[in-house]
Amino acid sequence: MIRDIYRESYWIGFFGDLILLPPSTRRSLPMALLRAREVIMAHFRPMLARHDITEQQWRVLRVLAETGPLEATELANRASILPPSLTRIIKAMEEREFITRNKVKDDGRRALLSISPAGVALIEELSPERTAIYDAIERRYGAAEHERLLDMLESLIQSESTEE
Amino acid sequence: MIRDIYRESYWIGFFGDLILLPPSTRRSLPMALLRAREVIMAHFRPMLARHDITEQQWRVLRVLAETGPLEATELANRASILPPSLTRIIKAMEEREFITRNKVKDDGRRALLSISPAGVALIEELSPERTAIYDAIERRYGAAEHERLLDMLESLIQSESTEE
DNA sequence: ACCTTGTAGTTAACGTGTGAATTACATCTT
DNA sequence: AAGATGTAATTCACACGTTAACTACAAGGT
Repeated sequence: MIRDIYRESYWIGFFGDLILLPPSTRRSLPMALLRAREVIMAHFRPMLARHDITEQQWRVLRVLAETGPLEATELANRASILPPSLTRIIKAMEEREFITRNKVKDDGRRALLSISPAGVALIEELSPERTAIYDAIERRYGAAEHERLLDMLESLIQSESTEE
Repeated sequence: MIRDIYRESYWIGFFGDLILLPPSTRRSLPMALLRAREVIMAHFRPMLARHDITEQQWRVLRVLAETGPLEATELANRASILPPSLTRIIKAMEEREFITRNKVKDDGRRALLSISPAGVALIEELSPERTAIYDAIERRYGAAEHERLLDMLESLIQSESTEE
């Protein structure tokens, strides 16, 4: 019953008026997405920390491994990392020799970023543990629910990112 | 068809072997949650920027407005903010007089944090726009889908945060 | 009383998120 | 060819996320 009140975004004001309120923090999409991400990432962080890489560096590596060499802008989009962050991340990962960069000829601004053999090796080393973590999440949450949640998130992203 | 391949987490190796892979970045829960949050927050950021408050300060204000005075630890949990961040946020918001703190007698460590009248005024000022933004999201994504997504996120959070 | 253990909150160090400004280079226009 | 406009990437400034270390205080045990 209380839950339904939150659901409908109604509330009773001090003088008994029925007033319309925005979602409480208990039923707000931004908060729910944030918390959900937190509980999921909590499972991955120990693995990443053991190998001294950040979550964002890990995303960059995986995107490059999956799609092949990319320019910075495209990489930033695919890894959901903003350009200023990517600049710093690339710098750090070049020094650790997980990725390499090659200037694109005919355009002095662009550079192609590639994963190095060491980067591939790191991904392969972490893959089993990564799979195990995902499996454990699916066992707890339910595989069907998991797939459905991914579908709904994709749909949300789609509906909100088509600009008009 | 291609989508089903991602869904099942199978892939065909270089030599034709059927190998098991972790989710690609296209179907990973952490990435989907991150992107979903991004597209949603994009709608709120201009509003917050106009009033020179951060997303996190906004969360703190709303939690205090909804629940009344809280100690820092409880506030941090409810707003999904880590203690070190909360320390900085409280400092900034005390200076701008959006919140006040009062020592708890009988325990020199704790302090009760409360929203000030100016804080309440800010929330009331932003409420109409906030409601309009949520309404627009529901129109694009669908109210029923929205509710269902919230339910599924809550369920995920529940299933992953029960420690065992 | 003293010491140990536990808890609330802060500080420190480093990486990332964010918006604005800047640099370097391409392309378009005339 | 020169200037205007556009684009890729970087830099800057400031706030937050994250972990670890630390301070201050409280509660329990002996």
